[in-house]
Amino acid sequence: MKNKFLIEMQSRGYLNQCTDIDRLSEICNKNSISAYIGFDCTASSLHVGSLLQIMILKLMQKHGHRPIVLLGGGTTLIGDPSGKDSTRKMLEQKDIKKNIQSIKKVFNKILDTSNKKTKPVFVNNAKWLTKLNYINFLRDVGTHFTLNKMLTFDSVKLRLDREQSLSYMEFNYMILQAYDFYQLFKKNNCILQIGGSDQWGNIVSGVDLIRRMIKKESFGLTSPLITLASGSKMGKTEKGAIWLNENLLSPYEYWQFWRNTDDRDVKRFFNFFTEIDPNEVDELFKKESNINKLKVILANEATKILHGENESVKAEKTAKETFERKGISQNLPEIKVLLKNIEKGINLLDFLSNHKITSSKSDARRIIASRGLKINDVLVINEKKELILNDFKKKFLKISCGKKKHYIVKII
RNA sequence: GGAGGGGUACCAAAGCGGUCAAAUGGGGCGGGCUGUAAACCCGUUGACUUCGGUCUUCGAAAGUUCGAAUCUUUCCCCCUCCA
Repeated sequence: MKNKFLIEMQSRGYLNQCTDIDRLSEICNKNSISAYIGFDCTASSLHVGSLLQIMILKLMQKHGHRPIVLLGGGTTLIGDPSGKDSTRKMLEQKDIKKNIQSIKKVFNKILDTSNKKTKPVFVNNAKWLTKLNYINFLRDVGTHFTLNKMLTFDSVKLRLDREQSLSYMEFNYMILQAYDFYQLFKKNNCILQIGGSDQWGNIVSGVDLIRRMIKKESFGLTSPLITLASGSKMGKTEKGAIWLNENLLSPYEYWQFWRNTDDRDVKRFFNFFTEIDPNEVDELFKKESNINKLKVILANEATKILHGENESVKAEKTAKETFERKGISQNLPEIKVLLKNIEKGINLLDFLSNHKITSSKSDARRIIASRGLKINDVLVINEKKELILNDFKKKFLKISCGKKKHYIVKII
């Protein structure tokens, strides 16, 4: 393997498996290639679980290749059974369309859209999948798949082994994904499909299909599934998903996510989620032994990629003010209240549950009882407290629930 | 289509007429220790509450009973084996 792009893939830890790395390397050395990754459109935003894939697309651009982003409007109608315990709820086309619009924004933020050669191409497989004729499809494509093989795929096998049902609809997912690759190969000259390691089976099916249908060579490559030191999956934390879209998770909260990385994951994350050269990462870790300083750098770099330098700087400043100086930073998640309501007095329990700071009034009671709630860093003892004008300092008030969740309440 | 097993809180899983808002584990949340880490320890984990209680929950509906997650009937769903 001599290709720069693939070497960097390797050294960053993006590389798990490839159908033929040497041959792919050869091709990448000669030409600029197009590769695609498919993304799920079941929600209006992707979360950090998909970030590694996006970073791979970004890396492709760096090395002069063109990424194709498949936002699977068609396959989302079916639902990928890989890694799922049960069938997902079915989405309607109009919701999927909305999701695609929303998800696209993130790609346009992270990827380079200015270079014509490597500008990402967005495709939606609904375009071809929804037009398929069932009988023709079975005859042209279905003949190339054997049940014997399909049943050996992990996505299928795991479901069956765990005695969970797998519908015929979902069973077809891998065929459709293989067909996507075939379409992109023909129309966009896309010779490589990349995906998470759970996609290996689906990807290989595509490579096989292309060879069988038109006797052409194509490649598949997977990235490792990132598990955290704590053993859980990347992205869906206990607290809820770490969304990439700003309207679902603010840059400050995103920054906090990275700042709170487990010690054991920090170095890997530098290679995965920043653009710092792996050698420089090594240097950095030699020079800086304070893990917390490294975490701040990680948070800055990762936030920069998604939200830009400005937001990243702002987030760091906010964190400093809040955690180091115990101050009231203006950039904390903000809750607005009307002056006239404050003059009347707002019941604290209602306030906490209404603004989703706590999940219910009972929850708020519990937190107060267990000494977890502070207003302007003063412990709240009385659960019957009302928020009044005197609690505010110049129209602002900081409310802290636990040690990490801080909000700023502003009078308008 | 036939036979059997099953559906319990966020998840897994006990309970199988009252003492059940429901054991236990995981997860979550709060506290302690610390470094906004990990590990560990403590508390908590349906809602509302004037803190006395009140209301809603064990697939759905109807019933038996003073009383049902627990018994009966019907229905829905899932799994295994056979065809």
